Amino acid sequence: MNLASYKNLHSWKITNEEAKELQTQLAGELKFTVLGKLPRLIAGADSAFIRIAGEEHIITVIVVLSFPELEMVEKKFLTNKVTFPYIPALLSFREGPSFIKTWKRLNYEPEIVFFDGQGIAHPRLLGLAAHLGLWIDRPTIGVAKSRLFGVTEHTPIKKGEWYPLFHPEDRRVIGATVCTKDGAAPLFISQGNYITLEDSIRLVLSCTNKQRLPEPTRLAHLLTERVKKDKKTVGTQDPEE
DNA sequence: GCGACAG
DNA sequence: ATCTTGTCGC
Ligand SMILES: [Mg+2]
Repeated sequence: MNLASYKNLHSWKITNEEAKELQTQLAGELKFTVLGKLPRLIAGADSAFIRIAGEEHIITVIVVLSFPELEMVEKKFLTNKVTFPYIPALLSFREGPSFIKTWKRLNYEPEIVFFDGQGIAHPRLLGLAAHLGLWIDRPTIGVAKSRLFGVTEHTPIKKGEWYPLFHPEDRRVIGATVCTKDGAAPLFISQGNYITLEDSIRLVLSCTNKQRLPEPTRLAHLLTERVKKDKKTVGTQDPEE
């Protein structure tokens, strides 16, 4: 059984201040390279939270889809104890540990991963997708449902339409607001590691059907809710095929 | 000090 | 993110 590879870059057991310093340091390692060739496998990751015997747990799901068919070829989920609270701009320290544990169990090696959160559209340019992109050492894209950081000057209304998201200080482009469904609230897309913003937007739109969320992230989220539901009713059982 | 604030 | 019935639209 082949397992997905990754780099153990640092400990996750650190203080808020250490986490912030680490983000600034790690952001300098990011590479924004043009995608060589189109991927054959794209993964999507998301997490849900649940209380078990009074303790907060995190359920992480990673789905692997074929591209451009977008058919699910693998799904993996794991439940772990929560080790970090939710603090805006420190999300990767809450969801990162569980993602890596789940990633370790993957049989396929997705060439690109979509995350439910920001890429570099972050105060220190290291959102969830950017941070984990360094760990798994491959292209990652931040697919956020709302804004954390950055300013926009327009709101896209028609599917496929998009506008840049600017850094409030230096005005550099750190992402984009992208309309993935007519009339629906736009998504905030930003590059993670080893990818450009343009390629990120192109891929997200290529993975989007009739719903607002692209399939990788949408399916991961749906599975996350199903695993949680089964966990609460059946106890500790896994969802059926 | 005040408001903003991914999931 | 989570809690949580009904309701509107495709
Ligand atoms: Mg999420």
